[in-house]
Amino acid sequence: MPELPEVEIHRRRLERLLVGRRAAAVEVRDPRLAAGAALERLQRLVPGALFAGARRHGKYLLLDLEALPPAGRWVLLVHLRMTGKLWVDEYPAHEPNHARLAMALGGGGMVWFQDTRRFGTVALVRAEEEEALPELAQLGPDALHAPPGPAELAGWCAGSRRAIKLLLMDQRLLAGIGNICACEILYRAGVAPDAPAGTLGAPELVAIAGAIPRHLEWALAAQARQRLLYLGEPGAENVFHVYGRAGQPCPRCGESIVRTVLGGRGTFSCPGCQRPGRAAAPGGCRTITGGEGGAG
DNA sequence: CTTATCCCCTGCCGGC
DNA sequence: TGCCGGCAGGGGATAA
Repeated sequence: MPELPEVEIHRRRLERLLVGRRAAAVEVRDPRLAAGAALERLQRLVPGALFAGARRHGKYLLLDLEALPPAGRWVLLVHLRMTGKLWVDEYPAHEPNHARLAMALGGGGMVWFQDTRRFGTVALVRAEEEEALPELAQLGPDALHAPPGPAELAGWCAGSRRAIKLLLMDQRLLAGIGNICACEILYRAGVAPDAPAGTLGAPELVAIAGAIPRHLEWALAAQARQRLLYLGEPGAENVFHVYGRAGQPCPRCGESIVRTVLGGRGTFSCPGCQRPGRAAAPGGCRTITGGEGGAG
């Protein structure tokens, strides 16, 4: 799935290719995506509507839509879940596999919502109602725009026996961190993913707070460089430090990376340098620099 | 409050 | 070559 970096790459691309253009028609190909009233609303409001903005909060994409008068301002709320992708292509577009929704643009372009596993969601909601939507209202601050400092992190961790990795992935606290990001952030910070949050000391919290923006910026740069919608998509080279590298030597200390399971999700970490007392100080010798990560 | 488990889907990969 | 289990970046429901 796309996590925050993948969704942000989508947002930037949509801002560049879609904002300012008008939709001409919409076709929903997967009845599970929209049916009944939701389908009728899409078909009634999308044709003629202007794409006025592309925003993101956590893993949600919010496409501002100005429908033809008197319909007013709407928001196309998209969650890509595991395999969703939004493509903006010029006509005649090559239709991607598993196209679940197609929008024709006024200038002759096409927007495709592609989603192999069909977990993704699309909803058209009134702009005025956006802040009242439970799925958005329950989200914590965006991990890229409002990364937590050590003090805020400490507040979340205080008294908690939850594994720090599960806490970082809790969208109600911090929006945007998924399984890969959580593994990579904790690797950068030198903190074990199963460490109970409440047991972490100041050095660990400082290291995690620093690793969050560093990882996100690194992932965004790596994606832009490779022109990928998904970092680490099937067939692409694995550019991560620990994710998907069980059995391989840790790039920092050489110990073998292990795969464990936390909250039902595959979790990758280095037992050598992710343990108490090993928190990586920002700028210190154990800090991962931005750079390559094995990208081709 | 927390955790684990299953579910929603489809495709891919490794083992036999 | 084919079959089969396990796994995959999302979250929600449900059961302890």
